[in-house]
Amino acid sequence: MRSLFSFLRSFRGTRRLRAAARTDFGWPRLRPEQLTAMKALLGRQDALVVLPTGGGKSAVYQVPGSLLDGPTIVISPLLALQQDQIGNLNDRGVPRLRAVRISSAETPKQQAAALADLREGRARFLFTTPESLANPERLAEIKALRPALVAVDEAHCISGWGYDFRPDYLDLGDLIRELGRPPVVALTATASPPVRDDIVARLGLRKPRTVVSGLDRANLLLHVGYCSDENARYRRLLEFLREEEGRSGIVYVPTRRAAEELAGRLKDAGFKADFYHGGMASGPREQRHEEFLAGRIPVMVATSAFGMGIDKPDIRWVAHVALPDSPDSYLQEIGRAGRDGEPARTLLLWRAEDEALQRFFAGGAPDERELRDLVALLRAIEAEDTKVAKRARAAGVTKSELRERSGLSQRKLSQLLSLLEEVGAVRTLPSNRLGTPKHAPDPVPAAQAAVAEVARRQAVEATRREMMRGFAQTRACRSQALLAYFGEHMGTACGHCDNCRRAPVAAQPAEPASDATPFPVHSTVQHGEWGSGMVLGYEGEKMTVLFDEVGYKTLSVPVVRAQKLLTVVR
DNA sequence: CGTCGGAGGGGTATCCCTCCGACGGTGCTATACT
Repeated sequence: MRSLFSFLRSFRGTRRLRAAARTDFGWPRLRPEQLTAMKALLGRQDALVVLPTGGGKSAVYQVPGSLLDGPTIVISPLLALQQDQIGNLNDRGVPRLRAVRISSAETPKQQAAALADLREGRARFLFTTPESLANPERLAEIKALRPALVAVDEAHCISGWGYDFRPDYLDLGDLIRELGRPPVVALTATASPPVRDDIVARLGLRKPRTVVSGLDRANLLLHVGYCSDENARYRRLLEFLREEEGRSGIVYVPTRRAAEELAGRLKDAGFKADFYHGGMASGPREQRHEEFLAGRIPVMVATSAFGMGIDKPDIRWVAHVALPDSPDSYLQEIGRAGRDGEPARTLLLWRAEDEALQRFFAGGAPDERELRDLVALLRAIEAEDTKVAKRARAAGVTKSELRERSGLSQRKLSQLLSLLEEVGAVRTLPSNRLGTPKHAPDPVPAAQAAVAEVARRQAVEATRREMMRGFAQTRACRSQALLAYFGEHMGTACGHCDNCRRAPVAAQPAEPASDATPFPVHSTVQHGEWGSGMVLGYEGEKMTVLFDEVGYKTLSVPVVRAQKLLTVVR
């Protein structure tokens, strides 16, 4: 009876979603993975959605958002990206589905008008940034709208940027809770298992409906070339660009200077090339972006700043002239090619030296004394408060008081506090105040634990770099290697990478013999030194395991077998 | 941690080698000043 009831409800949900997609958005059909996530949201369940760029991610929050009783808050990292998304929604011409924005780009007057439009039903989607939401007054205003859904777009930024670059990303979970905790959907184009775990933990998703699809892109031809020096790398790039002349693509470089220099060299060599990086003024930046979209700059030499929000379906190739920091970044970047489904080529030209720069970007250890002093300062202020006036003010200490008395910058302070919160030395109280939890460690052990936590995270980071190099070095199917990293098992060799093309696909066994795979993919195993981990996949005689504490490891199956290195947990 | 460019020493090559320091990605926001 009960299952019949839930079946009927789900059926009705499906019908409503399909009808809204058709009439309001003009989409004749929804893909199964979109529908699965939408149904969860309509039923007030959280969702984690990993769909490739152009896979209809926005629809996942737009359609349920149009049906729910209250506005949808869309948290998105870049103002330029928001602009496009708002434009897409408003161009549909359905007045009650209008989208508005609150950010530093709006005047106070415009912000007030946006709030009024949402309150009075003239708009239904509110775009904002984590930084904006972190402003307590703004949070209160948005809370008063009684939002029905929160969508976190490009959710991989939480783990990519949160820890050292945009710390407000780390507070999103708390901020959403303060909003009254409506259902939350996190959306991204790529996320490996540790990144997914991070998103779920940081946003505080509750039993999210997880949808992952389409990581293997059959129309992408994957090529990798090792280069012994910079000259060799440049020559091979030229060769590739000559073959692709006239078609649009992106050359990813590791630094701003490299972007400018390489673009100059390519121009001199007769290519219609230009550069793009985060150090440019916003005007020329937008202009370059536009010119690339229009096909007037077919060769864009860019840092990782050129990426999110590039809505161009006919990018025919993507080249890398350095190893990216992780397979996550790599897949994201090559994923921008061939979105129209037509064939596209990717080329990774790498040197062993490339890793050094990524190691540098990964940063060093935090200052243990700074951490210790901050904990001590927080305790001291709390003690003063209780002495002076027992119940005179709200519980907890504000960030601005800590900032003034510690002399730390806002970014640094947020970083350290978030770290201390992770190790249980600090707690966020209502209205963004800070306090000391019961049973909190003393300043010295708290600082030590925080330093250890950073070391652990950096160790995992290091294994991601190793996996990136492993991908570059493998002689087996590249798609299998890449997908194994993302925890996706690919039964047969892809047939669209250089290694598959070199060795006839038929010569490789479709499925490794069972004695070559002693532990099932996705099973949990235990290692004497590295603790527990999950088997991600097999590739020839090697297996990849993601350990909880030490990150990704590649092991030799015969050695594992002979020395009994792993035992099955479940 | 590697690359690059400049400085300085060796030793006398229309310059080579070594050492040293600087540099290196991603973007929001608030606020003062034209």
